Amino acid sequence: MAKTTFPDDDPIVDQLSALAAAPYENKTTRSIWLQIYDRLSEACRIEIFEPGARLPGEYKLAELFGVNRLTMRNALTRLQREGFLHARKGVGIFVRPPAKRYVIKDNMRFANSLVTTGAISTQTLSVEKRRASPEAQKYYELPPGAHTVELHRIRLLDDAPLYYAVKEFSLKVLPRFFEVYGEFGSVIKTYEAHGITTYKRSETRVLGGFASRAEAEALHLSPKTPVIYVHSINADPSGRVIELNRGCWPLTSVELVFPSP
Amino acid sequence: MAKTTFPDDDPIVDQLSALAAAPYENKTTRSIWLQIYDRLSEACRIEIFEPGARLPGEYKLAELFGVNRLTMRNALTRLQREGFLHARKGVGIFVRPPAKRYVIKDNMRFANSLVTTGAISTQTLSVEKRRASPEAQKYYELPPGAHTVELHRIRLLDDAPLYYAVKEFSLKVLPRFFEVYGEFGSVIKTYEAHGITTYKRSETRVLGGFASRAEAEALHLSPKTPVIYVHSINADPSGRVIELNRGCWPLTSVELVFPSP
DNA sequence: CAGTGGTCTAGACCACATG
DNA sequence: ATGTGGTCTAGACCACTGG
Repeated sequence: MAKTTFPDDDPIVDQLSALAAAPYENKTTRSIWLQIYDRLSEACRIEIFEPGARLPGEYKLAELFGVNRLTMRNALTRLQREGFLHARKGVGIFVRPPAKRYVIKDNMRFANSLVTTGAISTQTLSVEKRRASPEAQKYYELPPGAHTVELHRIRLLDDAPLYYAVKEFSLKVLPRFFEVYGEFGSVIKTYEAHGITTYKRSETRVLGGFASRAEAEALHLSPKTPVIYVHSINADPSGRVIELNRGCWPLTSVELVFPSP
Repeated sequence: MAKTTFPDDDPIVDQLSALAAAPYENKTTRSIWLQIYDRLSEACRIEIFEPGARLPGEYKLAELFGVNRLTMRNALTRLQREGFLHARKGVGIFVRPPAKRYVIKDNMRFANSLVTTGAISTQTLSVEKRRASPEAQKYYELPPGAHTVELHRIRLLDDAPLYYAVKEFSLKVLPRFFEVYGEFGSVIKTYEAHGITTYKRSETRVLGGFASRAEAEALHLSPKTPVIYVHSINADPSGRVIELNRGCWPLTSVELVFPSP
């Protein structure tokens, strides 16, 4: 049996059959696809499905729920948009971990500011020398055409991607970046190697948007899913900018807390 | 001619015809509905359509763009989700003001913190005595079953709704609320009438979600459109909580700036 | 009442990922 | 080669809104 073929005896089929068993309410009060959405989103929320589990294909699902494939797709589309499911073309539909809302205090250290009990890990996607972004030119006071180091990382909570960030560093500030980060994989350690032991958040900007292809891929979301962006700037005690950060969260997975002193 | 009937000679039909005139690219590189989305979103962005203008119905639009109604709907759905259009059942499809990104500094006074040149106005939707929310019970230290004043307002920029807020006040803090707010319609003036001349922001929380029916209606958005919520707490100089605020922005209409001192 | 957007069906073809 | 999700069509019925 091919790996991508869905097994007929997968236990998830029984669970879905159970969800589909109840008759639909009068569809004038709530449309069929919304009723299907209700049942599946609730099932995801209370973790009836194992996070990461694969669902049967759209044809099979439509058959199980006794509707046309397009009606089924309507429900599936919203379930994706709200982060419950993630469909991959040519592969299948997968259950995303339920979108708990994680509270982030605006500290600088991710691990310290995330209020949770799970296991946090980091994955570096790429570290590259690149032409500086307009923002970097401005804050690092670079001439046009200058270069910076761009670092792409994701943060995982219990192995599920939760946060995608692009950081931009100046080689004038951190000349030994590649050497140190390459060895330790830690930004903090890289700061320390350059004599920066303390630093501060100088500005945070929060805005909403729709995930780019890269962001969606990294976070296991469907492209164009709504997300929250957090742009932040760190500076050393003298006020010199040392880090530009552009983070991306699934819309409903984070609650940012900004206490006032 | 009935008001809801779309006039055939509306100049917008010509504009749409012009947009539809160019042949579609190979649909394998970008699907037809996305190409239609591209053209219409760009037209909205550069304000080819007057904000508030009504578009022809879906059947007419599909005909103009030479596609099936469902293909057209696909484009229209995304245009709504991203805040370009707003469809009202039984009424029509309307152009929303282009979603400029307004920069909000975390000051307390809306008008001061909004960085723009437009005319800001306020509309009070309701002022009611209500059973206190759990949050209000906590922050105002109220006994279960106590009441608060709930104030629903929208903020308009050049007559377009931009921000919907629910404020909750304690009558123990502001006993003359109805009297003073009723006369002046100003929260600041109500504070002053109670001897509160200065106050501070004690906490701000930012999170994402999907607009409720009420929020969508107030902001002229389609229900379940992604939005950004800002929960904030104001306190007087002694630290006593005087205002709970829950604001709602269209996802892409705001950029919140939190400077660090 | 007529026109609108919202839902639903049946059927078809396509590009993609995997084995 | 196969099954997957993504797109597209033609046609139908419905509920809501406004005049």
